[in-house]
Amino acid sequence: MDEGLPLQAPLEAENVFRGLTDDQLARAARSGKRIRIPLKSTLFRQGDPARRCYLVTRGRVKLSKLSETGKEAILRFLGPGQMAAAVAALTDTRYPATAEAVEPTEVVGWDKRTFLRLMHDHPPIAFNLLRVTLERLDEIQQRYLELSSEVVERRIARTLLRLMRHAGSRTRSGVLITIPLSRQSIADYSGTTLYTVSRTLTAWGKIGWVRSGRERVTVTDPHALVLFAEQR
Amino acid sequence: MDEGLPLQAPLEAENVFRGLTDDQLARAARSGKRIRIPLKSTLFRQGDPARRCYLVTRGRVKLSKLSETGKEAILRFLGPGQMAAAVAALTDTRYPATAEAVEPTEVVGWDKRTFLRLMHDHPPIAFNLLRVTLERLDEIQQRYLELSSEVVERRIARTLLRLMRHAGSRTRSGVLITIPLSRQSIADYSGTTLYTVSRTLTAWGKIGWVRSGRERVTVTDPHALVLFAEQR
DNA sequence: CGCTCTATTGATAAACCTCAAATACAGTGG
DNA sequence: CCACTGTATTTGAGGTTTATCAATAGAGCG
Repeated sequence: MDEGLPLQAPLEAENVFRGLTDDQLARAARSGKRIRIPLKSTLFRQGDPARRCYLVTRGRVKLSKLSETGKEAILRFLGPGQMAAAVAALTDTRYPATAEAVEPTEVVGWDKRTFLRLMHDHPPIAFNLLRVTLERLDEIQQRYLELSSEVVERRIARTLLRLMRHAGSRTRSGVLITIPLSRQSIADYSGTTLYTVSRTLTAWGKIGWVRSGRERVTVTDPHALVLFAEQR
Repeated sequence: MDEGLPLQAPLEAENVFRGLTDDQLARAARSGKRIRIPLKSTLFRQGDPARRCYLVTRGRVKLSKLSETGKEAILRFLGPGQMAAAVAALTDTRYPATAEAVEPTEVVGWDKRTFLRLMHDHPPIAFNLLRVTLERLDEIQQRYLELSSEVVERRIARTLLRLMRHAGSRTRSGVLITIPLSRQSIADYSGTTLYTVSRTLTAWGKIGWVRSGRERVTVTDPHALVLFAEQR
């Protein structure tokens, strides 16, 4: 199967360790604990005491929040270079979300004390982390606005475009989203149901905007999808 | 009219300058520019180049995001001690939201260079700001989940409870929300329409949960509202 | 080849928005 | 003090969107 070429730089923008020398970086990495997360198991669970924060080094995790009624909202997917649960280092709290591996994943985990020392010794880390957090804050605020103001098909379009930019891979037939992505996942990301997603993807398949299969979506006409998502 | 006693501590938790001596704090304040914002005018507008970040010192501003179709989503209200547009100090960007005074307001504004120096000279500022940003991130993520999973009346209940905690004042008859709050504002905060808010408040008025008038809401039975908001 | 998980599709219903019109309220100036 | 004006609010009727439920089909795996 043609997996194509990665579309985006390896998430440089979210690199919290930018500004450190290779030596400092290596030492920082050694100060944490290397952990392997098998497919579909959780790195941490919403509500558990937050003891560690993590940096994803390989693979990909799904960060999501669950309601008491069992509904799931996907906040984002995190790939290599991205941090999770930074809040664990700053406050004495519980994990506000759940992180589950959607690919075989490797992370480095630091306990509160260690990561605080790291930030203390290397001020760029704190600044980078602040910048990344502000970016994520704005992104979810934007999605919050969309959820309250856009109709469902538009939200699905924006979801596919986001995932495409985040984890897209150019192939012969379009841009493949390289995350195992069920209709349910797309629904949890877009704030709708799997039925609506299914109907929508079927319709878009017919007009050639996407090709979709079991847990796979390829955006075959990104331009059309952008126009549809942005139209007033 | 009985304005009652403020319900919450003056937003200590969000104080970005915690950990500085009075002297350091006074100097930090002097390094910024004191600005007066009249009622209903904007501190900054979504899309404008982000040159300054601000600390609210008096009054209250509404932070909101606008869609191209004219819909408004209220992100939060900011009172004394709370920062706005910190992103201006960290990245070269445009304001991601609009801040409008809902009371006569005073702020201190710092340009990028000055605030960066401030953070550099006083590491606690960066840490506090990071903590505050992470808290806000989780709050909006929680609201994002609610918007995608809760029915509208429950969201309205949660909105009133949030505003009550944030800007509530205990009075003879209940907890008055001390922000001028139209049905439209409540709708923009809850992700619904003013009509639905109006009907809901009328119903809750009849069963004694709230008392509402022109741009005023008093929660007369907080306990009932909590039960309603949290029930499974 | 059967089992399990995922996806499709149709029918139905519920939730909520939209529009229109009437009413209440607060402030202003005579 | 009162009429006037501009908002804010209420309320009803009707329609749209989207969720829900049920049943079937398809894909991948051992």
